[in-house]
Amino acid sequence: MERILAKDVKNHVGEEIKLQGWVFQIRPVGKIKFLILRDRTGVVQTIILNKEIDISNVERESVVTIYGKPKLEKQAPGGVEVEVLKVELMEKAATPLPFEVNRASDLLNIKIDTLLDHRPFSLRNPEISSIFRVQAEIVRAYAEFLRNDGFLQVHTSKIISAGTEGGTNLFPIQYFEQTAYLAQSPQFYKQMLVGAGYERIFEIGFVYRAEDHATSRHINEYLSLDFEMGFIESEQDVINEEIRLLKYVFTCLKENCSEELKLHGVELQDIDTIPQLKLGEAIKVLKDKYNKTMETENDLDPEGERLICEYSKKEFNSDFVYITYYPASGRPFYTMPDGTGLTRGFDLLYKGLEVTTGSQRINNYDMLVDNMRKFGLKPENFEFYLEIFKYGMPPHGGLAIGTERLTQQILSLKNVREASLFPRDRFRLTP
RNA sequence: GGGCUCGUAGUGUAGCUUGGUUUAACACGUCGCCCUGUCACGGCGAAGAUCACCAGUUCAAAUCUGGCCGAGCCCGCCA
Repeated sequence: MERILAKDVKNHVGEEIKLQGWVFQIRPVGKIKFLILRDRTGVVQTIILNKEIDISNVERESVVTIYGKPKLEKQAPGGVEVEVLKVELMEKAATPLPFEVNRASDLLNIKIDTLLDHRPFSLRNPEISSIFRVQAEIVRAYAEFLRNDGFLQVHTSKIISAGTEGGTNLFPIQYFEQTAYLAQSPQFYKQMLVGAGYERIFEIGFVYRAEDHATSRHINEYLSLDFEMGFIESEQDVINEEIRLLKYVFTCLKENCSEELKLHGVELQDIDTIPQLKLGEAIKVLKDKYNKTMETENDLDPEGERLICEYSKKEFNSDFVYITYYPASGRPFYTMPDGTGLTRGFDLLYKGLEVTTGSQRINNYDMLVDNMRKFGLKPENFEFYLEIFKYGMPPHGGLAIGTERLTQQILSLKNVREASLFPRDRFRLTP
């Protein structure tokens, strides 16, 4: 007998069907019992009227097969329920459960650490599992948009000989007789592949940051959405590409994840255009409007980012805001200078958090080598990267989006680790 | 690397300031009984905690002190 999924039960009213899944909830009411069954498509209410049917050995979260007849019933959630004919216990769940996984999150009331300690179990909670359905859709839409726009998807090595931004923040690994490092970014490879002639490439891959911090917005391994494009006029081409990309991602989310967004109480704002502020302007806004003085002219601090987003929301009705024209001293060596000490680098802030960094890159070999030296790097260590620049590198630029951060901000999650299936943070290596 | 905070039944919290009527309380969950329309079901009852760990102060420590382990958040830095 073919298995019917929870979401399809309504199409089988009057038939005898087989359901399989986990017992989400059992509610005995006198002589009858309601058993809520969950499978990958959602939950369905079943009702046990026949008192011959014994489910006393069935625990919540046990795996069961239920034979029954769907019927229309206006008192049932969704207007349909399944009258149970037979229950087969396939695998019994131990008791007590680690926590009450069937609650809505405001009632679940659980610390992030407990949730992560029992990660596969916690994912049985519909609200928690929906985070990763949303994330999957973000990544899918990202790839689809770029593919349709002439970008080639590539996969580059995460084992590298040297960092893109100097030696700090890298995890060393033993690679036979050499020391290698986990890649903190696919930056060099992206650029090399633009120069290789693909012109437009994107990559979806984990990157690694050995940063010794413990905050709600940092993890040490995150999924980076990178793209790089050749033959641009300026960083504005990269920004425009991202705006169109984000519009597409949001459209897809609304179309394909409406249930998931509703579960999180999220109403996605339509993206029209995204305002831009030069870093200098942003710092001035902080001073004039919020009486906040930045200690450095290089970047905004987290409070500054939150305030600028507040400002952007008030002034431009946008959850997003680009910060542009960062000083060269605060950006990586490959960032294109604008000739006045500033660069063609930018960040994208979303609801108070940095989710993207990008720039136009330096495409002239001599300029790049020169800049490398200025940053205290030895060009001879980067021959593998620099070679293609000798043989004709077009003007190009690109960016990287932090997938977990974007997911976190879209769903207004408190901690970025909620948006990672198996997060690696300062202390956590398991599960 | 710097700073702040927290470890109490399976889960989430109260109690700690001012040590002693606390037999460590409450909610959810678990177990038992009752209930034919629940949907955070309801009612009655029960079990479940060497108060993270180690040492000290004291007649007496969940409570005070020191150490140790673990965790959360903020800053620097970053997506």
